[in-house]
Formats: sequence, C-alpha cells, structure tokens
Amino acid sequence: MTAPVRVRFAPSPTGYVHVGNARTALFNWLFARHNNGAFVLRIEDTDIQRSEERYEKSLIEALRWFGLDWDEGPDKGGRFGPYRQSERKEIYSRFARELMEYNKAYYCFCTPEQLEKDRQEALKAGRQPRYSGRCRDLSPEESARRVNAGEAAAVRLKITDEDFAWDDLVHGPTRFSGDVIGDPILVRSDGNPAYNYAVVVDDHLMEITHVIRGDDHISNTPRQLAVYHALDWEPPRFGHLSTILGPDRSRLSKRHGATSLESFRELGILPEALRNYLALLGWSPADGKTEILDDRELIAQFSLDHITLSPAVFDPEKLNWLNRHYLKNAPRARITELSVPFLIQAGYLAEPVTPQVLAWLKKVIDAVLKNIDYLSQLPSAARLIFEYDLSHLKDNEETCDEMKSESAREVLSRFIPKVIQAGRITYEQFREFTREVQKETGRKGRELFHPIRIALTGAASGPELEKLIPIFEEGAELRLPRHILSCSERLQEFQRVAGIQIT
RNA sequence: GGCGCUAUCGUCUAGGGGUUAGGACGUGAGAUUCUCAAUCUCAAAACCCGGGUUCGAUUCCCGGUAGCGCUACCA
Repeated sequence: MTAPVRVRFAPSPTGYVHVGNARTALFNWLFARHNNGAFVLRIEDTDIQRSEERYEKSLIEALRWFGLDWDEGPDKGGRFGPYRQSERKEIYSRFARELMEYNKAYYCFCTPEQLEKDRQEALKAGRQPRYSGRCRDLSPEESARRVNAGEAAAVRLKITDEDFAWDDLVHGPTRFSGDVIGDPILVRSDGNPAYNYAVVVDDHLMEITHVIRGDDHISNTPRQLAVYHALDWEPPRFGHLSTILGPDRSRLSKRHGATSLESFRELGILPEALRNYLALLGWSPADGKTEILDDRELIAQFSLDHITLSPAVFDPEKLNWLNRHYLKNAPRARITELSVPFLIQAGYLAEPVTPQVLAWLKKVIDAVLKNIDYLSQLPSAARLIFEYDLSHLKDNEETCDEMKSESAREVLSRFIPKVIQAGRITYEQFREFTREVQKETGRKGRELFHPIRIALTGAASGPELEKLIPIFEEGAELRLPRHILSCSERLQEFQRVAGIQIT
C-alpha cells in the first residue's frame, strides 16, 4: 500500500498568475486528481508586505476562474496549516535552531558587500563563485557573542554531501556533483527564510509526496536535497517541467502580450479552453492525436510518462482555435451571460439587463459567435447590430462599387419601399419581398442580396440575414442605451444618405 | 567562466534501428453560402551538424552548435 499522493502549488502572490505557473498548477492538479490524491495550495508570501495582501485574494480568484480546486489552502484550512509562509516563520526558525544545535548549520556574518567582493575575485581568478566558507568554522561561543552584540547574522547550511542524485519523474536519473554549491543560506539576516529552505520545511511537514515544478528549479534541487539530508527527512519525488517560450524563443513573459490568467479572462478566453491548451503544452495523450479533451478526459489520461522535455513556444492561434471550439459548444445561456460585461463596457448594454434583453442577446450571440476568437471581440463583431453606420459606405471600395451599380439601385429602389410600407417585418416577409424583387428585376443570388445586405447593415459582410432580420426587429423594441434600428428605420436612413430614388 | 536541461513540419506534438515519419494549429487551393465566417475535401511543409556503433541510424553513444535555465541574504 503506497502512501496517498499529495501535491501542491506554491505561488507567490504578485498580482497576476503567469501562464507558466498556471500550467504548473494545472499539471499538479491533474496529477492529484488522476491519483485521487490531495492538491494543496500554499502561499509563498514571506516577502510580501501587508499592503499587498490583496494579491492573495486575486491569486485565489484567478485560480478559481481557471477551474482549479484545492483540498487544503489558506482560504479553506486543512490539518497541515497554516498555508501561508508568512505564518510559519516560527517553524522555520525552530528547525534552523535545531540544525545549528547539531552543528549542521552556522551563523554567517559576512556582509553582502564582502560576498560580492568574494564573488568577483573568484570569477576573475576563474574559480567557481561560491561561498568561501569564511564563517563556517567560527566557534559557537564567538558566534553567540557576536549575535548577542547585535551583529547581523544569516544562517547557513553546512554542505557535507559528495554529490546529489534523484530519479526525476520526467527526466529520469539526475545527478549533480557536490562541489558545485557553496553552503546555502537557510535564514536571511532579516529573519526571513530563504526559498530553498522554506519549501523543504513546508513540503516535508505538509507530507507532499510529489513536487512537480518548472525546470528552472532543477539546479535548486541539490540545495534542497542537502536540507532534506541535514534534517534527516526523506525527500519527495521531483518532476521538472520544461519552460514555456514566447514566439522569439525567449522565456514567455509579460512583454509577449497576454500571458496571465487575468489577461486571458479579460480577453474572454474560456477557462476550459485554456486548460485544454495548457495541458497540451508539454503533454500529450496516449494516442498522440486527440486535441480536444475536457477535464474528465484530461484527468483520466494524465500521466507523467507523456511529458515533453523540450521547451514549448506558446501559440495564441491554437489557443484561439480551442477557444472557438469551446465557445461554440458551450451552452448558449452561459456564453450569453459571460458576454454581458463586454457589451456593457462597449456601451451597448446597461444594467439591469432584463430577461427580455437576455433572450434577445442569445440570438445576437448565435449570429456572431462563429466570427470571433474570444468574447472581447464580441462588441466589434456585433457592431453592425448595435450601430447602423453608413459613414464608411463611400470610402469602402467594395460597398462603394456595389452602390454605384445599376442593378443594385434597381434592386433597392424596389425593395426599400416594400419594407418601409410593411413596417415591422418577419424573416418570412423579407423572403417574400426578395422573391418579388427578383421577379420584378430578374436579379437573383448575390446580385440581389448583396445590395440588400449593404443597405440593411452598412457592411458588405456579416452574419446571415436570416438571423439579422429578427434581431433588428426585436432589438428595436427593447430599451437599450442605444436604440437598435429596425429594418425599415435602417432603410429610411439608407435612402436619405445614399439617395436611392424610389420608382 | 562553471554546472545543468533541451533539439521531429513555421508552431504544438506522435513515433521509433528498416515507416509513404502520423495528428493538430496556422498557411494555400477547391466545394458550399447573399457576403465574411463556419463547415467539408485536398495540398505544401520536419527528423540541427559531425563522428561512431550497426548490414542499416531520424531513432542508440560521443562531440559540436544553438536555445534556455541555474550559478543571490530572489522566489
């Protein structure tokens, strides 16, 4: 009987969650869920000031939006708490003291300036720039005296290991020579624990069994192994994930554009699309072919065996493709609801959004959804519904040419009066009118519909008229910040601007 | 400088000592439609370089190159 799997995600709250971190979180979550294990959220906030506590809130909110849930964390507790590093400082100093008692750690009084000087000299002499060990053999009495005298001191671990080896969950057997690292800092002179020390203490005490993290931590692993060894603790299994790169093959960062959970949310990317995409970045399902996987499939199929070792370039186009897929397949009611804030922001809707407006909006979404990659594109895709703008008719080559043609004027001069006279029309009536116009003018197909489309929408392209006409007619009766013009209102306006003569 | 990680279409990847090197995004062409899109069909597109091992290497080994990471009292 093996111990139950316990994994964790341990971000520091910085105000946004980078996709690289989001992917690490996702992989841990998938691994935990696949193995029916526990997923722990721990906040690494030792350096965060009080004023920045709100960051934790937004971090948790972003992870929730992303679709992850955790079994233990600062917001829900658990029997291994507290789950904030800032609340665990006594724990770190307790083990540091223990280590010093056993002579496995010592006070270091070197100043940062001194250390920097050592470093430069070592570099110049072509030596490895690691800690010299100056304070390593100070007597306990002298150390105590200097600390009592108020001298600033950090705590360093005494490295005794020959080398460090572990069987990496994704890279396989990995080995580092012991002489590449100097004695690492455990506790900084300001009393805060160093990262490589705090994670070890936390991971051990929280009984973490598998540490899945970015491969930038590979060379930190020996340091952490040294701490496990000194404390006589059994280390967890480590697995290191490759980096996510930007299109220029440098590490993906904010300067590459939308790279945080928050920014994808603002763009109107669906969390399930992002989950699917990120899961595929560095991992592939066993058949090597399936691209679209929901959470159930992701969890069922997830395995550390199929992790790619090489770094992956983040491809927004493929994310968009997945997002379009999920957008089209999600329940319309949900997408409609999600789209409301974007349309309010554009000034097309205002609170309160009544059930009638929502019902109508569903039709709008239905008409324009296939034209967009993500929800924030909705206002521009639906613009020709909310606004009837003829000002660009003349500078657009396509519409301009169209309007000049004899056949277009012929079609419209017959079509427009029919609609204006009828007032409100249904799509069936519209079809009747177009059939009549067809009979009267002999124009059909593109020649018939294109001018009508331009007259009705002010644009040469857009959703099917079959969908637009009821939307215009029903929209005209709604109370919206901006009145939606009905078909006949549009055509009256068109007549005025374009000067179509009615025969 | 030292140490480490990585290397298959433009991109994400599957595969693996003998394959027509598979899939997806994107791209191009065609079909369809009142238009754009969506959809469907088809197409172009890859094993970093050099040396071993081997009957045979894209696959295994070594080296090079390139990219990335670490080399902190950052996390």
